[in-house]
Amino acid sequence: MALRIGQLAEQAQVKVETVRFYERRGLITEPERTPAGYRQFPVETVRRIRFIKRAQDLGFSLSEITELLELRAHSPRACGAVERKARDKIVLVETKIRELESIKTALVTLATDCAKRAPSGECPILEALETD
Amino acid sequence: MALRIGQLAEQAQVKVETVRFYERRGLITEPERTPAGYRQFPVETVRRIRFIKRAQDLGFSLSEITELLELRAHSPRACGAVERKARDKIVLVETKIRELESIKTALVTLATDCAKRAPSGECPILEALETD
DNA sequence: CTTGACTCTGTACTTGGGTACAGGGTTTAC
DNA sequence: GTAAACCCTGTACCCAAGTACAGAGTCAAG
Repeated sequence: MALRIGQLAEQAQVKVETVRFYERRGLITEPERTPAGYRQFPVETVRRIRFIKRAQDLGFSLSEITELLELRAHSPRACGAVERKARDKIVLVETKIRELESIKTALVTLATDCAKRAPSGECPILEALETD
Repeated sequence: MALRIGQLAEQAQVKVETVRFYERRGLITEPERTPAGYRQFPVETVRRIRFIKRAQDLGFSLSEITELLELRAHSPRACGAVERKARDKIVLVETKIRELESIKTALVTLATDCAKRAPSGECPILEALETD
């Protein structure tokens, strides 16, 4: 039933070093050891690492994921707090999207001006970056 | 006419350490020195640092900015190459925006489910993160 | 009984863009 | 003439999320 670190890593789709790193960071609890010192992970750890990876894909940092895991540990009905964290994250994501949209607009303007230039002219991108 | 590092930093709106950092990175050329070893920057350096800062705001990394500056140094008509870099960057920005949009959709779904839950139920966000 | 695959600890390195000292020297204003 | 404010170099540190490596021990197959 118990998994060695290599088996866990394979099943959870991460590297062995990542598992040890997560253990150091406290994201997974310290496992039992064999007499020789080999880690013996319970199978649930696979789910826990998958949880971490999915939360990362949603833009949560490892510190935020630690909080999420603690919420779950302290109460199975911590839903309100979790929802609040999700909504906070939505606001951040929206802000980031807006910033990127305006970056994109600026880049498109510059590239378009550039394409329209007189064949012998100066580069409007470099000029645009140089002036206020 | 020449500026000391503190004056340059003030006019370019960066910190003194940042100027020295840019010099180490080769983003600005090494300035003359006074007999005592103080840097004497030509006034154009203010424009150069502003260029760097604006390009950063547009999402270019310092290595990319180095390339842009080199293009300008090698030819005042490097416009085609610059436009190509800008268009590459647009593609990257668009990809990032799409990724964030799908993250946002996932988060909104989770938070909405959470708000709709039965008062005594489990947290759908945590459940969703735990299952495939 | 040895070879190869696995595991252990501990430490250092990576990338990016700086920031923060420590321990000096210089210049300027009063 | 002295104190504040500036400048110098060199080094180390910060964040995040790992990755890499050295040098050692363990385990299973043939």
